[in-house]
Amino acid sequence: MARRQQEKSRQTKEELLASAMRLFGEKGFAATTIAEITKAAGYAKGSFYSHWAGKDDVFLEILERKMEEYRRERSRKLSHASSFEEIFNVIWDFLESIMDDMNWSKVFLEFTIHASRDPRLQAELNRSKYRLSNDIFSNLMGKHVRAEIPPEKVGSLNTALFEGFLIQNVLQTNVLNRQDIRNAALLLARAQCDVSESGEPTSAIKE
Amino acid sequence: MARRQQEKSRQTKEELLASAMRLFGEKGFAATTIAEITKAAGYAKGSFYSHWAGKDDVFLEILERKMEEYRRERSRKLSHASSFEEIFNVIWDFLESIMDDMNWSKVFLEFTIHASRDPRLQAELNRSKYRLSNDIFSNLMGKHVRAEIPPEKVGSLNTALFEGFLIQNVLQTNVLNRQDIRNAALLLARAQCDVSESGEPTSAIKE
DNA sequence: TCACTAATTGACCAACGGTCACTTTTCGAC
DNA sequence: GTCGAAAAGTGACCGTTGGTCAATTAGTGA
Repeated sequence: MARRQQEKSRQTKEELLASAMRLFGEKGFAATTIAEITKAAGYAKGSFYSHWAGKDDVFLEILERKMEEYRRERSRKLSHASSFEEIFNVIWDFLESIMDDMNWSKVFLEFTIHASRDPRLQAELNRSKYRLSNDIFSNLMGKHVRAEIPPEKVGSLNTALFEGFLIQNVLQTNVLNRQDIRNAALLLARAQCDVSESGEPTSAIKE
Repeated sequence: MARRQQEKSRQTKEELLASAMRLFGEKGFAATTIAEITKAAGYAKGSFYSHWAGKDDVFLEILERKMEEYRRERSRKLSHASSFEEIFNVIWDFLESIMDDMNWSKVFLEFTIHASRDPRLQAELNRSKYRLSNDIFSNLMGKHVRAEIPPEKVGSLNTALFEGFLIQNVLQTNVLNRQDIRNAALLLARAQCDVSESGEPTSAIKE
């Protein structure tokens, strides 16, 4: 049975994926051509299409992997957090680690907008795993959220603040810094959660 | 003196601009081709380039006009506002009118991301007029903002929240609604301004 | 009328995403 | 080893894009 053949195919796919990941990060999604991806990996253009239907699909696969990687990292840190403040800080440490990946946060935004004209991509982005902080807020902070507020709203508000800040980063506005945005997020989260301003340990938060 | 000729040229430019504006709104920036723009206006492709250097430039001109139009509308409403709550509400009524222009808020985001790879466009967007709520917050709400906080930060935070919400709108997430985002913005603005929670008339705000 | 200038045209170019008939490599049966 | 089938890999080719530019048309002032 054609074991070696499958293995070779998998290997090729990995090489193309690595090449695509590097180029997307360096030049962005639109500016990276398929011919570049295959050439950099040492293959012909046609090879690409035996693994993916187009640029969109290879990007979705890369996205999946990146998110998986991010999530793993986040879970590791979250295992030691339980109080409102601890959880909040882990989440924002995590969001800041995404910001550190400056090139990629740019590419994520680029693809998000690109996807907005295509229902398939839109659904893929929404369902799939991109919008990370939504679910995490619901799951982990649900117990803290005030009864009359749907927990997913807390997460979405957080995401909005985060992505709005990403846009300003991308445009190099340089008015807000990370602490500003984190303070704002904390303020909003507190307003939506049952946490006394001084009742719980707030030492981890610098204001 | 070649009056009629200049007039004709201006007319052509207007027609192309109108055509471009319509098509950008309908299909987005990337999906609209220059040939389409000129054909819809009844000209040949080459005509386009005697008025603009490329797609980016016609878009910048359209942006300028749209912003001017938005600003005029806003100024009209602002002339009757003075208190913290009134100003805040006028600003967010205005931001919501931008949201209503659903197609265009999509296109604005698209171009913003597109510009992020091009220093010239980036500078144009930042300096020019896109980021409207920044300056308006500084100018109009400056007197309310607490002394230790740079006024432009209040505006930037507002913009971040607004654009983050735009992204969720564009992706049709449907978790947050306008009231949610407005409440959040109000909460943040209050925290950064010298307004007593109940000292000033707050009747205009529904919470 | 006529020379001059400005407005307008569309064939042309390189580069793109995507297709597909073709060649090369791998494989199991003999 | 041999060989035919199947899989992996190739690159010329297609339609379309943004952008160029020599050629054409129309408006102008004397």
